Amino acid sequence: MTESTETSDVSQASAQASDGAPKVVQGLKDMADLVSLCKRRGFVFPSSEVYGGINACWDYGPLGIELKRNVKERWWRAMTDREDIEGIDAAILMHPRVWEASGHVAGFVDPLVDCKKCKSRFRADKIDAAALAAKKCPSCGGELTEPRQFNLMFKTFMGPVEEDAAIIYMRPETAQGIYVNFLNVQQSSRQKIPFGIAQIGKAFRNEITPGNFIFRTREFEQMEMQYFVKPGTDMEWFEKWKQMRIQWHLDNGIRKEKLRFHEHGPGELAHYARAAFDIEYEFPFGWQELEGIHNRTDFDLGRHQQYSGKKLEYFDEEAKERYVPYIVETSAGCDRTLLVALVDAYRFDGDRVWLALHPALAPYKVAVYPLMKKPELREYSEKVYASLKKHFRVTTDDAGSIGKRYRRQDEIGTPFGVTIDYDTLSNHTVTIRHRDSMVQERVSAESLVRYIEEKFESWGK
RNA sequence: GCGGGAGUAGCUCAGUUGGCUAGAGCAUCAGCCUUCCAAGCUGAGGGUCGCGGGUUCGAGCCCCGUCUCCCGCUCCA
Repeated sequence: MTESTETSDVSQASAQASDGAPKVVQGLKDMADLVSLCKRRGFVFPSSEVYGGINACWDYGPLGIELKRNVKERWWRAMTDREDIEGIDAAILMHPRVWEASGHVAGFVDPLVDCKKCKSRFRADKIDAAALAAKKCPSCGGELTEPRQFNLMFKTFMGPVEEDAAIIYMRPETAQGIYVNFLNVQQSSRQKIPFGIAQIGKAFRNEITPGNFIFRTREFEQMEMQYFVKPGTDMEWFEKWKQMRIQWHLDNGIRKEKLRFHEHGPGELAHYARAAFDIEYEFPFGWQELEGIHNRTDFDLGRHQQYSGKKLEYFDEEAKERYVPYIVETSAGCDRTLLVALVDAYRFDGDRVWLALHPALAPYKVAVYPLMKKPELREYSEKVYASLKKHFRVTTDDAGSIGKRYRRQDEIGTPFGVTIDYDTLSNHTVTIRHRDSMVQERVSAESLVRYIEEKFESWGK
């Protein structure tokens, strides 16, 4: 795999702007640029667009779903390739009592009042009763609206009859499906504590303010792993999972300086948590939560014991003791992880737009092109395409100039381009072009698979 | 939900005091050219001007309603 003089000259020339000045590579500044790219290239479309769209609902297109599957696959393997973690896929619809036990029925329904004058909004149960009765705004004295119920859970009906008794909820988090299956999984898989249960699935929340593209939507997908531990070892596991989870995001190729931990202070801690850290990413719209790592103690299993009347204890054979395990939760947003991958990968040098996606996440790993639309080049290109396809997700394109085809693949994050030219026909070598550097190398066609695999293995190192 | 802004081709937009068959660039497709980094040539497809109603001889433009999006609040297990 020698680098030819001709091609390296070309790549160096194109690394400079037309005035000869070196190009400055910028990241994503405005989300609108990413939204536009996603729609144009088929990552994400507005839901029901022919009807004018529906607020904060999005559909994944041909490339988006590949990216999403790659995110999920990577997460799933990181979790379930371990001996101590099992997977499940619980139903979205659960027994209504689950949400009473979890606290969502009480905590997710907030009576809210608005001030008609200063537009402030208050929780009716958090302001002074006399002020509420007099409908006086606590901040400006203006008139308050009637209290309105904001239920953050989606309701629907179980069975054909729409009556109150048939109301059930779409799950607002996937975690409860794991908790109520704790003993089923533990007994059927013969796991011993400590062990975890992993799940990827949809959850639904009637957010008052969704937005920022796919960052906050009412229907979203979570990737959650609940790790069951012996009380007293919980903080130790909490620290371990904190580190493992941030490392996972780094391994996705996310820039280190864009990730940080945010610790929940005493006032921020949810009712169930003893300790909580968020992994945050610096989006163009600020630092925002990407994943939560929580020490949920025995709150959840304790509550399900209480509400169901069933023991949810674990018997430790060695210590001959019985206890309700503590839970260390890692709860990542799948759509958010995908969004971070796109945001973090976005590059613009004043001329060229490309997604510097990690190869494991890129929808296509390689694109194969005949240099021109000549039958003999096409024929060879199809052979290379077919051989690479056995190993990678690969695409091909013969429309337009070669430069234009490189740009198309740059914009969807394809790490490598392989070009078949006339030299290929005589000496069976091809050029392989690197997405991020635009550097080209000449390699033998038969060594391509090995070459690409080696590059992927050493990616980012 | 409140305040502000905006909806014309896939994208970015133009469209005069209401007046010819609603345009441009980019993108897409077909063909040509081209042996390695977009923006070359020829041609094509693509719009009920967000939707509904009204005024008018005539509405992309004026009026009313409605929907959606963006920004800022409120909220966020």
